[in-house]
Amino acid sequence: MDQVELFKALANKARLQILNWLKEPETHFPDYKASCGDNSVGVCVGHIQRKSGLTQSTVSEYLAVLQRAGLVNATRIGQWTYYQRNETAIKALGQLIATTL
Amino acid sequence: MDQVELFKALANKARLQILNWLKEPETHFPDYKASCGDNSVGVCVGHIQRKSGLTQSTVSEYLAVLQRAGLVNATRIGQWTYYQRNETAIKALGQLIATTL
DNA sequence: TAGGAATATCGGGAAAACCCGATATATATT
DNA sequence: AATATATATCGGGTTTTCCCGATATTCCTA
Repeated sequence: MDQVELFKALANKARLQILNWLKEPETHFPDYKASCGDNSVGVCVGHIQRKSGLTQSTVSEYLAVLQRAGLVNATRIGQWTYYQRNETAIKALGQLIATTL
Repeated sequence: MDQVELFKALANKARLQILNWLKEPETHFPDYKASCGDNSVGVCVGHIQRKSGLTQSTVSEYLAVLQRAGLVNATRIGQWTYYQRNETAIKALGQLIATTL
């Protein structure tokens, strides 16, 4: 993964916010299981969008940015796309910075 | 320190390069002690500028960006400004990412 | 104190990011 | 097949970043 792209993805308030929300979905998205049958696959775009206050297109794009950077994983189920944090990648990034940077 | 500003500072190829060079000055700047009497204060702007191939103004600005983000420390001695990595801040950032992000 | 050398700041054109509304695509329902 | 819903993509105005040349500032030396 390109380091510059990784840092660019993180260099945005809204995207950092989203990443933080996804740490504890049940806390930040009280009804996130409701419309989405399965749990453990993450949070769907609509929930993130409504909480963020940004438009649907913007949130969709931002999630794509985070995914391209490897910071989140996407799972499409039916008409929903669920996003969850890629904890492995995030921890690896912490290591990378503390060592390689 | 603002996280967004921190990541913005890192979201640039040249600045990442400079940070990397400053990890081992004696390796990347063979003659970095020559024109600068004291060692251990870092590398002066001119050396970084010549190695980077960017203009003087650009490198000066980039170093200021890194400094504002807390990633490097600057020391002015005579007509030279020496820059060195802030290892403490960088390690702290690694921790921050692995935990808080 | 005049001139030179190192660095910082200023002004700006070009490129990228931001974030939107409109539209397209994919899936589910009837 | 037609409609509705969730998400993705497109086009674009606005802001920010990139990186430059020109100029200003700081410090040293003759």
